[in-house]
Amino acid sequence: MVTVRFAPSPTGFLHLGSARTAIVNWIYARSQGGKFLLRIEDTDQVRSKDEFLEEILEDMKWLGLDWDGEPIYQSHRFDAYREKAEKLLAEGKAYKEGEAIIFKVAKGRTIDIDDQIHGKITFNTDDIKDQVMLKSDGSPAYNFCCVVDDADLAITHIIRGDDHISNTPKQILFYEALGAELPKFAHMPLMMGADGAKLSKRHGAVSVEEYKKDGFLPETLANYLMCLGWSPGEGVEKVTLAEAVKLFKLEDMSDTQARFDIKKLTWLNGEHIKDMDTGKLLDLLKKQVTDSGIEITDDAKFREIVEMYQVRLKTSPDFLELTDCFFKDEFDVEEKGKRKYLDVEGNKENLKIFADELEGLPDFTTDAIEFVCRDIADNRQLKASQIIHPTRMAISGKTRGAGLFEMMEVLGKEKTVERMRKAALA
RNA sequence: GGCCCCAUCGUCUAGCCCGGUCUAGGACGCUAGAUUCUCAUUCUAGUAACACGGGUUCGAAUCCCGUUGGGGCUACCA
Repeated sequence: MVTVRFAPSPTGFLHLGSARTAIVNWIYARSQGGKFLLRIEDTDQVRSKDEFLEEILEDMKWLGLDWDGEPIYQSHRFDAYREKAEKLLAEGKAYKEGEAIIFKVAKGRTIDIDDQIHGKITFNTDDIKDQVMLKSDGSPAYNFCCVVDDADLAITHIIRGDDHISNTPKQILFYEALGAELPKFAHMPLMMGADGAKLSKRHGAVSVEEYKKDGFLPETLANYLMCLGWSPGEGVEKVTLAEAVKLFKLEDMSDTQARFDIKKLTWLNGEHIKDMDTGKLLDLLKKQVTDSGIEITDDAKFREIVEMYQVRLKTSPDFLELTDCFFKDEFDVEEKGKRKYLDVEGNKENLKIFADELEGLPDFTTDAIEFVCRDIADNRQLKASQIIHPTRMAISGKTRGAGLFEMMEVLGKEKTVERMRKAALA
C-alpha cells in the first residue's frame, strides 16, 4: 500500500513551500488509496514549540488536509534511534567520536537515485563525508532518524523538495546499512519568490497563516500551490483537492522550479469567491464584519449586500472596504471623487431635486428609484449618469460600487435622502 | 570552490519521454474595444517565449554535447 508522510518541524509557522509539499503528498496518497502520515520532527528540543505545532495542524485542517492515524513524534523515539545506531556501531559500520556515533561512508562508489520526477540522479560517495547518526548530546541527526522512521513506518514514497536531493544518497546509505527496503523518491522543484530567489520573509508573507489573515480562501491556496509544478489539464485553472485526486499523476509533475505569483493567486481567489455558495460566503463575511466591531441588525439586507458585492471581491477584506457605507454613517469619502462629482455647479441642485422626489416615493424600490432618476434627467435635459455619479458619491463616498439604485434600496429611503441632502448642502 | 537540479511569453504552464500535425496552445498580468450608471463581472482583440552555440537528422522546442544563466546542498539545523 502506498504510504507517504509529511514531516514538518515545529520550529516555525507553516511555510507556503511546506504547505505545497503537504498538499502534493496528500493528493498522491488519496489518489492511490494510500495512507498520508504525519511525522513531527521535533528533535530540536530548544527550537520546537507547541504553539507552532498547534498552528501547523490547524493550518493543515484549514487547507482541507487530513492525515491517517495519530502524528508520530520523533522526540518520543530517541531509544529507537540509539538502538539502531548502536547496532551499526556493533557491526563495525560506525565509530564513536566522543559520545557521538558516526557512520563510516565507503569511498569510491556510485549511488543512483531513480527519482520519480527528475529521473536518474547519480552521486559518488567520494563527495560524501562520514555521517553523524547520534550527536554528542544523544539526540539523532536528521538524515539518520529520518531513515529509521521512514523504514519503521514503511513509507513507500518520499515526496519532498529539491533541497533534499543531496540528502538522498546519504539516506540511501543508511537504508542499506540497516537492511531496510528503499522507498521511491520524488523531488519537487522549489517554489521561488517573484525575483527568483528562495521564497523567504523578505518577499513578504510566506506562511499559510498570513494568507489566511489576508483573506485568501483555503480552496484558493490549495488550488494555487498544487498547480505550481503540476497542471490539471489544458484550459483548467480552477481545481479542488477532490478533483486533483482524480487527475494527479506523480510523473506529470514538472522538474522546473516555479515562482510564486501573488497576482495570479489574487485572481484565483476572486474566481473562488465568485463561485462560492453565497450562504457560505455570507457566514465568512459576517464573522469578519462582526469582528470589526460592527453589529449586523438586518440579516436580509446583509445578504443583499453580499450578493451585490460577491462578484467584486478579490479577497474577503475587500468587502468592508467596499461596503462600509452600508454599516456606518462615518464612511470613507474619496477626495478625488468628491471634487469631480460633488464640487460641481449644478450637481448639488440635481441632488436636492432627486432627494425631494425620492422623499415622496411610496415604494422605495430599485425600479421605482431608477424611474424617478431617469425622469428627472429627461426633464432637465441631462444624461442619467450626470445624476447617478454624484448620487453614488453622496450616499457611499465612493466612485465605484454596485448598481446605484440597488445600493439605494438597500440603504433605505431615510438614510439615502439624508445623505443626499447633506451632500447637497455641503 | 566541490557536488547536484533546472532552462518555452514578464509570471504559471501545454507540447518534450514516443522528432514532422508548433507560422508554439492556454491562464495571470498588461493594452485596446464592446456591454453597463461607475467599479467589478462578461465578451472580443492585441501583447509576448522555445537562453546561446555546436552536433545528430531529410526535418529539433522536442535527442546529444558544450557555454551561459538561475537554483539547491556542502552543520553534531531540520
